[in-house]
Parts: sequence; structure tokens; C-alpha cells
Amino acid sequence: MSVQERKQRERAERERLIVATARELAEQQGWDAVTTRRLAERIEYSQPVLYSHFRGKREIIGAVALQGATEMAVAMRAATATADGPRARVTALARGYLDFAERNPAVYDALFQLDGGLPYAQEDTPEPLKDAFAALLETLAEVAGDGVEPGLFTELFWASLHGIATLTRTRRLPPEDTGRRVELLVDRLAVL
Amino acid sequence: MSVQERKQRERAERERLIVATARELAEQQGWDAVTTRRLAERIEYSQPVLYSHFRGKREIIGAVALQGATEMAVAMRAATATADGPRARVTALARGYLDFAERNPAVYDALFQLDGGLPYAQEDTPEPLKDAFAALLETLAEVAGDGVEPGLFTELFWASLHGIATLTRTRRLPPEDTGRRVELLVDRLAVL
DNA sequence: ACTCGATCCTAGCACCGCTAGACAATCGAG
DNA sequence: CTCGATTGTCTAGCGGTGCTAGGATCGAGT
Repeated sequence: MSVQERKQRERAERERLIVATARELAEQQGWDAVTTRRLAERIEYSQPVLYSHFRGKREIIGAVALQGATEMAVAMRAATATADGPRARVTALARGYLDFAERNPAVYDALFQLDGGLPYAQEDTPEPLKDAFAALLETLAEVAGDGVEPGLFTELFWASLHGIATLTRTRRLPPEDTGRRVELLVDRLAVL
Repeated sequence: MSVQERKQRERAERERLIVATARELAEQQGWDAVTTRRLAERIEYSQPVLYSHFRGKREIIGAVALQGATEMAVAMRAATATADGPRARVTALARGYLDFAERNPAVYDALFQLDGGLPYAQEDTPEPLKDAFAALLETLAEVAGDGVEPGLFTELFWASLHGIATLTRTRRLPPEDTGRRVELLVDRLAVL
């Protein structure tokens, strides 16, 4: 049994290596540079090995997305933890979200831009994704306003942040005004 | 001279054919299906002909985007034209925007999701793009609120719509609540 | 009528995601 | 301890991608 266990451990280790390497490569040179060949070379195995762990490139993106969702939830909870009062919390949340998106563009893409084959907004949505949404909801629920479903409010707030994040990164919005946009967003959307 | 003029006319005609065909193909089967080979086959020329009109695939996407921007501006102005009062106008604008995005996903992608090599939010931004933004601004300026730059407000409103449009289409937001999200967005963002 | 430049196509490059099939290493049964 | 079966990995290759070099063809101007 011990031999099999060791092999399983090594296999799991290699899978982590694949995901970490894919993420690293994507963060360094963009997802376009993450080809199965390059990835295989970096982990020092042949291409088919990738396919013994994942069905294809899409699933690798999905794995990076799940990892990123967990981290994003942590980042957002950390951002709001020290803030005093609803308004400060919401502002910190928004800044934390955009900060994460800016600092981890490849992970953000895996999560919200690319197709990682993951189901969103369903019962069978993976726990990390649900939890990241929950992290948003925890802070936003208290400013949703009377008679407004916290879930719906959170979706809208999230969509706005997503729009800012993506349009800014693709240079469709000038980056220098992001701070003022966030202020305005919080001022208007949140009921304080 | 007349011969050269005819040739120029035919060349321009062929360029329109390329753009129209690319758009059609993208709208039917997605941008991934728009390969230079397939496109060349559909217009009944060889691949290199495409490169005598455009530097590459990116520029073709850009051409579709410009065409789409003009249409989008028209669609938004049409949507707001018949609405009475600021609130109705803003709601109609938001609905018109999301409608256009849903009905022309490939064009929308060319405009706001893919890289068409176009400069946005700069002095040398192509006129159709500026005009599409202007169409948004025309309606939104009157509800920006006191002391808030109309441009900044428009950017934020646009980003929110963009987030809703993209997250909904990639099934990260359930589509059935779009109407309520738009209502909430207008209620909160616009100063009526 | 002939030259010469513009126009277009064939063929091919390097790369992509993905997989079949050969091969080696390891395991379990006799 | 041997030997067949299983597992794991690799090489090689398929059909596709965006893009381009170089040769053939055609037609306009002399």
C-alpha cells in the first residue's frame, strides 16, 4: 500500500506543479503563451503527461481559476477586516477587488474572462467560487438597501467592478481615474 | 484614369466583403471559427489577399469593431429617442445597450473584448468609437448629478453595463434577473 | 505587339491542441 | 525467481492555426 500511496502523492505533487507553472507562465507572458508544449517543457515532462491530469488546456485554466478564487476571497476579507463602518468596508472591498485584478491579471482572466469549463451561479458551482461570491456578499449585504435582495445587489456591484477592471486593463478606460470611479460607485450604489 | 478608378472601387468593394463575411462568420459560429483560411474560402480568394487589405486578423477584428460602433451608436440613439423624461431615457439606454450586446455578441466582442488594435480613450481614437461613447454621454449627462463630471459618470455607467453584458453572456450571472439589475442600476446610479 | 508592373495563388514555415502506438519499468501470480 | 500483465511515459504525428516568400498570370501603357 505504501508504494501506491507514494505514487499518488507524487502524482498530486506533479499536478500542483502543472497548475503553478501554468499560472506563473500566464502571469509572466499572458495566457496565449501558455501552450501545452511550453508548459510540458517547463515541468520537464512530455505533453501527454498533461493530458493524464487534465482533459485539456481548458481544465488547466479552470484549475488556476479555482486556486485564484480561494485567494481572492482571502484578499477581499482581509481588505474589509480592518475597515470601520459600512462605507469604509465597501470602499475597501472595491479597492481590494480591483487590486487583486490588477496584480493577478492572468488569474483574473482565468476566473472571469476565459473558459475554464467551470459552472457559475448554479448548485454545482465549485465551493471556491461560491465562497468568493460570499466574501463579496458579506460586506455588501448591509448596504443593499431596503427591499433589495442582497444577492441581486451583490451581483450588480460585482458586475460594475468587473466592468471597471476589464475595461481599464484593456485600456478602454483611462487608468488614472479609477479611484474616482470607485468613489462614485460606492457613493451611488451603496445605501449608507 | 477610369481603369484605375474601377480597380480602386473593386478593391474597396472586396474589402467590404471581407469585413462583412468575417462578421457574419463570427456571429454565426464565434470568432474562433473566423480563421484566415475559412474567411478566404468564403470570399472566394486565397489567404494572401486578406493580407493585402489588412495587416492580419487583428485588423479585421478592428474593422468589424468600427462598423459595430457606428451601429451601436445608432441603436442607442434610437432607443432613447422616444422615451419621455430622464429616467425613461436612461432605462431605455441601458436596455438598448444590453440588447445590442445580446443580439450582436461577435460585434460586441470585437468592440470591447477582443484586441482589434484600436486606440480607445485617446485623441487618436477613431471617430465611430468616440461617437458611440458620445451617444451614451448625451443621455447620461443630465443624470450625472451635481459636481460629477458627465464623462466620469458615463464611464462608470458604461462599465457597469459592460460587466452585466459580459458576465451574463458567459453564464456567470443568471440571465433571468437582468431586468431587475438594470432597474436597480438606473435607480441607484442616476440622479433623477 | 511587347514590355513591365500589379495582382494573385501555390506552397510552405513554425506553431497550436491533442492523441495513437511503441516502449520501458514495475507489479503480482505461479 | 520468473514471467506475463499492467502502468507510466515518450516519440511521432494528425489536422489545424496565422502568416509569407516566390513564382505565375494578366492587363495597361508605350
